[in-house]
Amino acid sequence: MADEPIDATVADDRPAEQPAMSRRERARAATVDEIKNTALQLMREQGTTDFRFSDIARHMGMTAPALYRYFADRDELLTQLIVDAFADLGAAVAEERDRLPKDDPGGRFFAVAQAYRRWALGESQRFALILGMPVPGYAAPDEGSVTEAARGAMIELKSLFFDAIELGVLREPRFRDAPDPVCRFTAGRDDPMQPDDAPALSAETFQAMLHCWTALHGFTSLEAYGHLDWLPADAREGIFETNMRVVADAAGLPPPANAANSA
Amino acid sequence: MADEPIDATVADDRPAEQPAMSRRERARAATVDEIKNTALQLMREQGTTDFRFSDIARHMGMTAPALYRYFADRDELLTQLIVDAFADLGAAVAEERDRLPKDDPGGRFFAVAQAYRRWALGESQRFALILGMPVPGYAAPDEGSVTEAARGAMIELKSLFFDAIELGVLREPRFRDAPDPVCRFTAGRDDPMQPDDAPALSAETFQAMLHCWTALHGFTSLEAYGHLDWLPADAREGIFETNMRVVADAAGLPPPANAANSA
DNA sequence: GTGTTTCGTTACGTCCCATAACACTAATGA
DNA sequence: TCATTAGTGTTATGGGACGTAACGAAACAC
Repeated sequence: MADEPIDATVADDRPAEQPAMSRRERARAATVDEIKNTALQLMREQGTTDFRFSDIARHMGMTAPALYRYFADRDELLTQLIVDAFADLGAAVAEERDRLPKDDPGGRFFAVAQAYRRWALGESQRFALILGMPVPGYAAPDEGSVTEAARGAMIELKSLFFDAIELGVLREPRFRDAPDPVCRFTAGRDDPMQPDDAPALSAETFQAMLHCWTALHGFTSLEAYGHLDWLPADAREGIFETNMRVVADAAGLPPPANAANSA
Repeated sequence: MADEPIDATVADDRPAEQPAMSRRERARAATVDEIKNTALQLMREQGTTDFRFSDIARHMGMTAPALYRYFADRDELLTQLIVDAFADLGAAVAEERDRLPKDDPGGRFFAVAQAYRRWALGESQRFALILGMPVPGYAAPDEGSVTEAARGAMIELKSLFFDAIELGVLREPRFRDAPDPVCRFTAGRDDPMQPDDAPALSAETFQAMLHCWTALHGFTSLEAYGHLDWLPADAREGIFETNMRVVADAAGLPPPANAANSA
């Protein structure tokens, strides 16, 4: 039922990064995209992070073994989906964030939080894929690319704090006597929170930032997985926003510039 | 299917609640427990929420079809494991909470938070089972029992707030102008946060409580799923505690009575 | 003792993953 | 132009897993 572009979720705007692409290469890339999109569609339809190779093939009007021309096995496709999902989440967050000026870190955090939540709710399977428990039979084979993708997504939140610091608008966070996590910003470590251009960040601010993310993630993941279904949907929206406002306040972020912030 | 009590939730310490239990019934109950424990063991060993019926049988020196004498299918076993996990988490939290006096809600919340985290880290698969994304092919068949179990676990955190209110030690939370979630405490609704003896709870306090849980859950789940592995383990501990202190403060809970609270 | 219930087995059907062997298409090169 | 070759698909096959059916053995009831 979907032998058309379908969604093109990931393959949205990639104009012509590889102008030298033979006919075959283009066809192959298109098939790869179709496989990924079909997998995503099936995941959405069935509401799980699982998918059957044979289902994908059936959906595409192919036989299952043909898919092995494109992916060595199920795990390789899964890895690709994970990398794409990180990139997608990061892009979604960054886009919303950048709609507000740099000197409004409060508003920007709010935008980031809402984008994070919106993405998670709209793509709960992909959200679970990247930030939930590792999928059943899967053990990240290409450790590097996944880590790199995760790092890219997390940087979007981080840069917001760096901007705020440079602008001097970051209040002292409420994190009194916060213990200094040893690795806070020891350069060179390839952890996802590690920027290459890390300015000084106090232990308190580092924790405040982490607090923002974990609190944001906690509400979002519970909601995305249906564990807050007992709250009416419209109430959830308001509760989330209030939560984020409290978190931002604790982190020392100034309130959003323009009060009208409910997209 | 469920033609017997089966239950035997965790079957740890159940002295003799059913003295009238024939030899066969006892043997059956023991087998059921062994199946469940084997499933848990396999989940732990493989680090996933998935398990193969045939693996369990193999592990027990049986053949797979024999298991169908005890569980109608994989889902029924899964449901049991979920119900058990809720009960277990609730019990673990309640036990730690009750080690501190009722008039120390700050300390109690801290204890609850630590118990929640400890349980999640030690039983990450079961944690994912109950509070992560629904398992692949699973759709809660026995909606009632699962909801009931979830409700029981959540009440442990809630009761702490009610105690604090009754004692009058709950400061005004930092949740200014919090929108009132319609269902906040409209009695009768069978939502998990719904107590039968619900006293009045301001919208702000309700949100504060929810904030405590979601923030706690956010950090915990990220850590349990390995998404905070880039932080040194000992640092995580401290960061968590600081986080929880900030959250408790925002919620209006008083600080813990005795400062020595790092078990 | 016989008859019944319970528990386990083997045999089977179906579905999925993954590989192997084979067939068709299209780009390539003399 | 036409044979070569890589690329892409197919059917055939093996190995597992879920779940059912039919059957045997042991425990229980009388």
